[in-house]
Amino acid sequence: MAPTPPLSLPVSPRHPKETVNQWAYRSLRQAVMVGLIPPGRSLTIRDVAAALAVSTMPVREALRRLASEQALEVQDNRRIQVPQMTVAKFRELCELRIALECHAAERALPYVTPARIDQLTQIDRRIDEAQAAGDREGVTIHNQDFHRHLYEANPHQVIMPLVESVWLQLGPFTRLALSKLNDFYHVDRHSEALAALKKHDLLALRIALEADIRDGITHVGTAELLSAYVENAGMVG
Amino acid sequence: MAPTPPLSLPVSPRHPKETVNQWAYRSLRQAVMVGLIPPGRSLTIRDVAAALAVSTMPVREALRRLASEQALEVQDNRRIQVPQMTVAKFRELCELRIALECHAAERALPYVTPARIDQLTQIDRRIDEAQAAGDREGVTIHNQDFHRHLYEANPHQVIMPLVESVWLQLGPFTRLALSKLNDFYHVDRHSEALAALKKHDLLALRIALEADIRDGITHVGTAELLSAYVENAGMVG
DNA sequence: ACGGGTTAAACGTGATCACATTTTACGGGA
DNA sequence: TCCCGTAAAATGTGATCACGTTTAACCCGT
Repeated sequence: MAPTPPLSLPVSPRHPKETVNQWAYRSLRQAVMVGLIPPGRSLTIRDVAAALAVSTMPVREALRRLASEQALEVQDNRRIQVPQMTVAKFRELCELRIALECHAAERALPYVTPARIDQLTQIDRRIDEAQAAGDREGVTIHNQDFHRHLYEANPHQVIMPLVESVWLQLGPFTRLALSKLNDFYHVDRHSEALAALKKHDLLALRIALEADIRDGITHVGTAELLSAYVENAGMVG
Repeated sequence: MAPTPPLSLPVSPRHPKETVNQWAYRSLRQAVMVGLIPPGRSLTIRDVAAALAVSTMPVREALRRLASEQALEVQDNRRIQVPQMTVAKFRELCELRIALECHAAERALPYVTPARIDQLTQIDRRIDEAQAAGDREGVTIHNQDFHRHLYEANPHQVIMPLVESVWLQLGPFTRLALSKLNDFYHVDRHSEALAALKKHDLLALRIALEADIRDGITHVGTAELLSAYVENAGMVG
């Protein structure tokens, strides 16, 4: 077996006023979210620090934070890796996402203003543009923006951090769903959600959201695709 | 106004094989959970490190982790404190807890065995004993054990970390609910839940759980108690 | 050629130090 | 007496180092 490659991370430019810690966290998070780090690949603090050209300290804090958000997994208190995915776990995460986000939408609905609906419509347009351009990462980002912007209509925000954690756990594997999704015609669930928002129709909103999430995700669980990827990833470590 | 007291933390004994980091995290978490650190009280890394008689490094990692779990709040990138509670936020957390835990129970139900029901019954007995002994902290701990042990029947666990985060955010304020609760006769929702488990009756389980959570929590939200505490705590900082 | 034991490299952890930024305290001017 | 500006103390951040443990490599014996 070939020795593990030296771990190259895409270094996004560091924002001004951003601490090294935040930058390392952001970089690693992004890498995990888009599936750049294969599950089972063991990360060492020193390696990541070298890849980012910083000292070990900010890196280990970033790694630990991601671990506490379930994005990474500390194996036996030694190795750190992206958790392995199983079909059952994937299903659990999918159902959790639906329950959590439907609840978030319900709690946000009373605070949704016409102005926010306009903003959501704009974001939805950006999703379509990215989809048309074949920009999968853009689709993911804008799709998350759409959901986030809906739930954050609620000014007493407590749910989003949990939602983000679930997104992070599903992240490495949703990229697959999107690639599959492009092949099919796919009804625009966001339009349905927007219509429900305009009518303040909670039930219709829940239905649209659940369908949207299932569209983006469940195909993977039912298809042989995930299994293949899971097994493949399992061999990488 | 009196100068802020020098922050004394109850130092639980350090487990063998436990890193300083883990110990600091556990100590701080416990302190937050039982409401020992008043909301608004600003914590400094050096102070906590001094109180625990360790260096600053493990402490800042513990603090950051608690912040990422929403147990603490980094104010303007300088001050760290237990977040202030508002009535609206409290309600959001309560509703979130219900939604999350009912979902967790639903996903766990198919895996609940008679053996586990027995264990749950034993834990429930311990709750009653603590209640009879007036041991509020014991009640809290065993109550959490009960819920955790139910949800963890599901072997593909992804929900508990989120539940723990919500518990942690409610923790500093539930102690009030319990003190109030002792004054009233209070139907044993856990018995109802156990009965529902034995019948594999999902709906009854959800109803019992929701009632249990509301019993333990919502009284605070409706009573003037929380408001009083919130305002009081707001003046502490 | 294969396996086990020894040794060296690698790693996580935690302490200490230096530096930049922020907060606090003090004192002078209106 | 009340601001406000300046200086000193305090704080977070990040780098470096030392130590104990774990992992990996290597060599010798069979």
